[in-house]
Amino acid sequence: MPSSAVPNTDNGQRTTENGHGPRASDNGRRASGIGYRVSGRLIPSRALIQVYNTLGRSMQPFETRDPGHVAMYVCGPTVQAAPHVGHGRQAVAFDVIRRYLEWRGYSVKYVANITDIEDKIIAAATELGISTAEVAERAGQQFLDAYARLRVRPYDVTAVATDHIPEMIEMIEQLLERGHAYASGGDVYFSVRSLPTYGELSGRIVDELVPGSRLDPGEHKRDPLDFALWKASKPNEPTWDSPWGPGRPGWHIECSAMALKELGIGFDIHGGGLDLIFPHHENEIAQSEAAEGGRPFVRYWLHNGMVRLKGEKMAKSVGNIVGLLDLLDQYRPEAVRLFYLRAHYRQPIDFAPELVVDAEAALDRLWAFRRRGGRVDAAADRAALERFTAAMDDDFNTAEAMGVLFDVVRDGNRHLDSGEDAGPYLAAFDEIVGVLGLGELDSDVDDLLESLRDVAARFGVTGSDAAAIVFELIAARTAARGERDFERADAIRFSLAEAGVVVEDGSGGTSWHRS
RNA sequence: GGCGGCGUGGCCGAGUGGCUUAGGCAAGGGUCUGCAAAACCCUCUACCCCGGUUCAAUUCCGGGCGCCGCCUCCA
Repeated sequence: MPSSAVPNTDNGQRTTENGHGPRASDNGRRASGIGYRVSGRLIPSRALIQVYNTLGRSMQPFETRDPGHVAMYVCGPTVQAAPHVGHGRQAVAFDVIRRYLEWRGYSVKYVANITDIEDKIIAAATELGISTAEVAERAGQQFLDAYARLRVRPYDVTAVATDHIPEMIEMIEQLLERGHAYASGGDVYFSVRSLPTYGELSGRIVDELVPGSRLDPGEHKRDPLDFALWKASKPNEPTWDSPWGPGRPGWHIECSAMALKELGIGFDIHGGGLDLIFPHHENEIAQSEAAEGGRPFVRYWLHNGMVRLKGEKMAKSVGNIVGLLDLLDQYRPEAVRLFYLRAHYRQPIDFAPELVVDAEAALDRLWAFRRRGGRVDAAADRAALERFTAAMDDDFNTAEAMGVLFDVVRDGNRHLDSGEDAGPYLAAFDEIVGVLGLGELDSDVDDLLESLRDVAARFGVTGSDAAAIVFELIAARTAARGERDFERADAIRFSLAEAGVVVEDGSGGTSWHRS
């Protein structure tokens, strides 16, 4: 079987040792672009990645706050219902960006949130007659399962909103102190007009915002443009104590509080869907910069395009949702992933089942080539990697990168047909496919489900299938390592080993394979 | 109304002032094969409309038409 021949291409390799990596230097000066890889070795490079920054609406050279390190935060879902195809696109888009940055030699801290308290969740809980925590738990689990199946690597930090109420309260207090917020009738509001720079990200001009459209009955705003930082709780709603009485946080504050806590002011990348630019991200900037005395919140804002259905944005409110888990049941998850990656992340993509069928055929071509190849220890074809790097350096153009990949496949197949050495092409293939997350896995672990369930129970982790459990356990272990709780981290490692799964840490993150 | 984006061959989808074809799927031809399948190779169909700039525009500029997103919750 191909399993032994195909390396686990999700497996990153060490980069920061042997003089390569972030501290690599060129005549004593730092190579600001870090580097690109040839057969696992990092070749220092001065070339900078170019990214499209929504803030400024232009392509800009990517220079990090801390040399060699990327701090990124991506707006995750509000866990009110099961994920749809659009959620998967976002997760995959930023997963590839993260993988590519690591491949280029950066160390990346990737934080994503789960918002588990919000109006819609409360509404869903009321409707279903269960608690908001149960709604969030149920939906959150579905998101994690779907993402795992899409080969989205576990985040370094999964920030849960309700675990950060004190941080949010503290931030609101800061905003009150600085005169950017006011308490009113048990609510606290952010005063939009107190911040002259408001509107910078979305291109809105305060005086041209349609007033009234942001005013709900029962609110106590001084200005319709203001937005809630804290809402007094109504009967039968979950509440937390605060200096302003029992209540719950507004929608935007959790992202600001958690991003600042985990990454600090002025971090590198903030990602999310295009539809979050206004008001969510605009408000995040306002709150954060106002609380931090005007220091810039984020260096680069990256926004992915929407998934559409018959030309119309897929959204719950439109009622044209295709469930992500259903899709993943019907087609190979890697094909869905390929479907996403065929278009540039900022473009809208239309969803249609035929397109996923297409993607499956394309995936077959990739995997068939790799199976022909067998084990390889050649150096990767340099020209192919340079083309790949150029494509990805251009605002993470996965569509073009995919073109390079298929060219590699054709060249490799030609060599295999004629009996020539295809090693360099196979090696390049492995390299590229590792970044895109499209390699054929060398094993599955479904038969280990029983023992994995035991391990999962021991560490308070859940998951619908074996792969999801492994994903969760590794996420839990990564979290434990982050807290320097190595006893727990090692316990997870040993338990997984007993169950038949070997965990390996690399600079590209943690990977695993069967023992 | 304000802000932003898009319009590429049968379908999906990159890209570019002329140089060598993006790429994938589909289709046609071929190789291989006991047959079939699989796999591989080869080939084919472009740049919404109208002006302008230019030796040369799908690519730049202007106008038009069409489509989409945000301005309220939304990945």
